[in-house]
Amino acid sequence: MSHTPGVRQAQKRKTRQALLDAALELLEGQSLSSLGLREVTRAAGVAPTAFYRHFRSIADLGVALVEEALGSLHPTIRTTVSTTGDGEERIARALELIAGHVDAYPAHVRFIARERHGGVRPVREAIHRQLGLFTAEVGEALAKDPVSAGWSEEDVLMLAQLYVDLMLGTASLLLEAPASEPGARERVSRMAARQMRLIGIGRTHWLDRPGGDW
Amino acid sequence: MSHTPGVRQAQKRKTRQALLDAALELLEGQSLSSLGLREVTRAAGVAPTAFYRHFRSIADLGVALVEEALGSLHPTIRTTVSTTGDGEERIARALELIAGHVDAYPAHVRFIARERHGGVRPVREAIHRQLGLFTAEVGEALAKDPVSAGWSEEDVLMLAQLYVDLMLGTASLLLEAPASEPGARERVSRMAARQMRLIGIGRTHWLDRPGGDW
DNA sequence: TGTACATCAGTGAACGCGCGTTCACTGATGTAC
DNA sequence: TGTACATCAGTGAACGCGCGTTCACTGATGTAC
Repeated sequence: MSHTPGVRQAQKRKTRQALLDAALELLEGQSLSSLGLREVTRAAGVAPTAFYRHFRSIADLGVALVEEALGSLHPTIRTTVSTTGDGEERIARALELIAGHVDAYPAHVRFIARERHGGVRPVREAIHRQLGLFTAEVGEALAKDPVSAGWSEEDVLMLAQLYVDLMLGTASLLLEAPASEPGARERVSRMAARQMRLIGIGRTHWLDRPGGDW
Repeated sequence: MSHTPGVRQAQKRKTRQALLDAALELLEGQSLSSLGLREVTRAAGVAPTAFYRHFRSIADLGVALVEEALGSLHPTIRTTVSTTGDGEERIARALELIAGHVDAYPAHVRFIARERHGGVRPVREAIHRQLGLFTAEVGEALAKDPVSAGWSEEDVLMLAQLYVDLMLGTASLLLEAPASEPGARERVSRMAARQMRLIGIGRTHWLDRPGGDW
């Protein structure tokens, strides 16, 4: 084994991941700005000083968590939003995507919802950057629909932002839906589906406006 | 003076308010879950132990801040949303209300946006309770419009929720709009106005749907 | 009005504790020859 | 393949510090008569 290069590097990655995982778990019950370095290293099973081999600070670790939580989501979003189908099908697919993601990565979702407006600036900024990318990607996909003919770029982006906010809000509500009451999740999904429907209706009639040049 | 009853009570209220004010200011740069009791009393100019005469814990103080930030807003919301006028007028009035509130109480707005998904459960729950009341109030007002004839109560509430979320999101974006770039606020307002317009359009066509009984 | 007692908001000392950061170290992994 | 040296991820002791909470207290305010 000792002749295989990269053993040291692999071990380092493993420790780094252990720190990220431990932090994410601890963050289910608190905010990043109250998370302690010693708390994280204790949960990860390493000495406090090992932390500094991987991150400058807790805020730095938070930014890494943002990349982990959102960075890999771009392809998923792109394919989900750009595949064709009528409005109802697309709504159903988007909601399945969200529900599936919440089930698969509940801690990541909670982290993003919490720190989006949280007390640690660099983390907040990293989240906004990623959400901005999502908005642009959703906008690109929306622009390709025939319904979007004649839309200004600004209007497409405002619609995309509406969808992105709705998706994140829905994910957060699904997360809070108590497991004790199984109907809660369905209620949230049905509500979100209606909101998407209403937005879709507004979209198809956006250019019907009377006389307007505002 | 010593014969006037209530001096002690008035002084107590004053100290309590000093604690709330100090906490709110400290919360501009951090989350409630990292706010320290000694930090608050130091900023308020009282001994750490005085804190316990007013609140059981920082979480308890946080719940009081929620009441302060949102409790007094109900009449404002009711009158703003229920006065008549065409769609554009109402959108403009709602946006003025939001911008004015953000200017007058920036720290309150930031606190609510931050702790809505924050790490302190009782505070999160208090915020959700208040936002639920707002949704119900907005829904009541919307139900009175002629456009709402034939709408189910559930549909009215989903629309109200859309508006409430949009208002809070807009308030939060206005807060973050850098004072250095004066166009930023206008851009946020114009975007929010468009989103409200699109939702309004969806609203007027909500019952047009083809064949549907979903 | 005056007096004697009760209440209670705010104080200050003390406690044990966990924090972030520093430092010199160890020993497995990597590299040069 | 074997040897000698370099690298560097993780360690463990030590530091000074601010934290939340307890306790007995003080003295102004309130109340009863």
